[in-house]
Amino acid sequence: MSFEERKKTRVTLVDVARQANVSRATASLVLRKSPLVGSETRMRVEQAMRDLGYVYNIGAARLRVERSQIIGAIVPNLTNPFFAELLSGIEEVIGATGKVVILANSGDQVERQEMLLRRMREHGVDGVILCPAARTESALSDQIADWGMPVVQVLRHISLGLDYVGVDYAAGMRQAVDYLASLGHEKIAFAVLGPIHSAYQERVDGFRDAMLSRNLDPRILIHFPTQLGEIANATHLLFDQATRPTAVICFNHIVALGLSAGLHDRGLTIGRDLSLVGFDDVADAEAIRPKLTSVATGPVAIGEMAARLLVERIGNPDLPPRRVVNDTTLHIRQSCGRPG
Amino acid sequence: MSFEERKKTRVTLVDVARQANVSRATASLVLRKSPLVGSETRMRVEQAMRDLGYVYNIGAARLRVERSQIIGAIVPNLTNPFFAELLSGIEEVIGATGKVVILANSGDQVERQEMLLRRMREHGVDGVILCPAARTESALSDQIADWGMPVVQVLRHISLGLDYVGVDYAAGMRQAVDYLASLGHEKIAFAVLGPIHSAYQERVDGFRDAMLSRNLDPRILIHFPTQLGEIANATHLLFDQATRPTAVICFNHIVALGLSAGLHDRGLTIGRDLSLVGFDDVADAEAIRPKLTSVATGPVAIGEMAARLLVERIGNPDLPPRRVVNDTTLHIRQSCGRPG
DNA sequence: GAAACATTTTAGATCGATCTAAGTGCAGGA
DNA sequence: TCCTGCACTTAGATCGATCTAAAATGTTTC
Repeated sequence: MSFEERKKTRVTLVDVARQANVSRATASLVLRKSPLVGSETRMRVEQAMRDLGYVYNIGAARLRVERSQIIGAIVPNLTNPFFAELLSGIEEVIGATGKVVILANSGDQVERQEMLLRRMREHGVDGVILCPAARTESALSDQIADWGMPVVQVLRHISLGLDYVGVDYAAGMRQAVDYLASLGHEKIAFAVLGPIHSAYQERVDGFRDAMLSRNLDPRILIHFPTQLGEIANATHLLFDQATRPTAVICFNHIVALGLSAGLHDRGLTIGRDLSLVGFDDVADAEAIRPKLTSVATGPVAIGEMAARLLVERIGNPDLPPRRVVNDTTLHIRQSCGRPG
Repeated sequence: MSFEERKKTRVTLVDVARQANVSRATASLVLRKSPLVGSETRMRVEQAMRDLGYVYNIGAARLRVERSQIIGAIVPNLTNPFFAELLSGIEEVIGATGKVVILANSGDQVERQEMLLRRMREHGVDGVILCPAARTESALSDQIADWGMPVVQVLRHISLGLDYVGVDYAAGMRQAVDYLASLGHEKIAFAVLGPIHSAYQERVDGFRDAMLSRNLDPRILIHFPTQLGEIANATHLLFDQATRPTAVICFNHIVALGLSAGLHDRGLTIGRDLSLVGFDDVADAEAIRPKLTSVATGPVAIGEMAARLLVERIGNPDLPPRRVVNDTTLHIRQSCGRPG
């Protein structure tokens, strides 16, 4: 079929109306399941739609009503399974409401994020779920308000003026610290990585507070490279410290995986020579050996909740800003023991 | 700002035109960087756009020209990091062309896939990258041709009539078998999982052919559950066979991860007691210990290539169907040894 | 000075839906 | 018979861009 024919073949409401012997307006009412049309007419129109293979043109409708049925999702890193799970939750809930998700990857770069937001506005998205790139200025929130665009922040936040769905990172850190302390650990390190953003800060602050409240030294903060492969090779950083830790809390599952591998390479036994607590608890935690004791943050549920909030906000833009902060769960597995 | 005000505030080309003292048509020409407008006029219009905070309305434009600048991507499972990497490649290339990706998850269900395709047509996507759900009938390809919708199949194929970007699974299996055979293995099992589709079939056939061409018994095909957690518990299946294998090739990284864990649980040393070869080679392969020898299929590159083919096809729908079949690479690490 | 030409600009139709306001029958009541 | 009300149905304007064909303007040539 050539381009010309295809174009000619394209079925619109007018074609349906002609075929069913009604007006455009009536066909449109049938489309929207209005109770106004008579049942005989309705059936005739529906038959005509089937016969002609009519496909609704959301784009055309959007011009009239201000609903594109598209929402945007911007995440800093698609290849991280954590964000993939988040997306999965978003897609599921949004898909169930008949809307569609435009996906974009900011690469944690503010300028790219800016470009993506503009592109999404050009596409007339009904709203955006945004995990703000590191170093995003809180002024972005004012712009978003100017635009009148419904936005839900996930996992990281830049402003109290926008909805936020996240995790009680501080409580998660407390759970990890408390657990390790209960095993007798006193020299606990926090292995961090990546750029600084609210989720980073909350974890670091949570760690410090939890350590201080037990009179433990909260200063063993060790920065690792961001690439998984390089973390294992940087494991020595753990032992270059003034006080050598007996336990390590990991910033996320990537650090945990990397350290788990690196410790193995050094012939150390996790849980005996050094205790390890992970964060995020993606599938890997169950799959590596020893199984990783880990603070679960439930990315899928966060995605679902963010999507639900966004749908609500789109329906009612004047709602006051809400914050949903999920609890974490400590999954105790095999990677921790008493200090040697 | 209330809803009403916002609506009133919305800036259109007419507003820009009025502000710049030109006509709608001229403003439109500036927008599209036409060489027809004089430079003084162009500057005046651009200034007006900036002053008013004009945002292009792609949806409105789409009504006139048949280009939505949206493409769709349908994958069977979002939480699988393999598909997340695929998507990442797609998003990068598509994003670079100024288009946008609608993401959808078929859950490997044909009816859901059907619904998603319709939804994408309603949104007027310019094309779709489809990893067909298992049991998709090849008749779908005829429908797609009827619709005149550009489609690229990735990783799995249902029809020779559509573009396809995938992996030479058979060659990958041969690499794995040859490598294990070169170490002296003769009893090699293939640990599979999930529903049957072209990629499954090609791997199974490739395994059989590779085994047969070395006069080895190709019949040790073991089915595992699909959930990562359950695979480890089902490791015993490896030893319930008539002939106990000395090496196992894994269908994908999930099986590899599960078995790696399960073997560890049974006190077996991978590479000594049993050799393991993975498939897909996502980040985990480097991260588990022993490091997993694995056949790399390069999901990001596949996504990029699929996106490139789709863009080409959209530009030129009359191209004959193309197939791009990437080579695999065997990454030899630590999970294989000589048979005990 | 007018014709011929190139360069810019524009009015009006158009894409495919929705919305408003008005129109058509038809039954029942005065 | 005429009016009112009810149940449907519809013409025409509209959303915000693009496209076509023509008009306005400026420039050169004879």
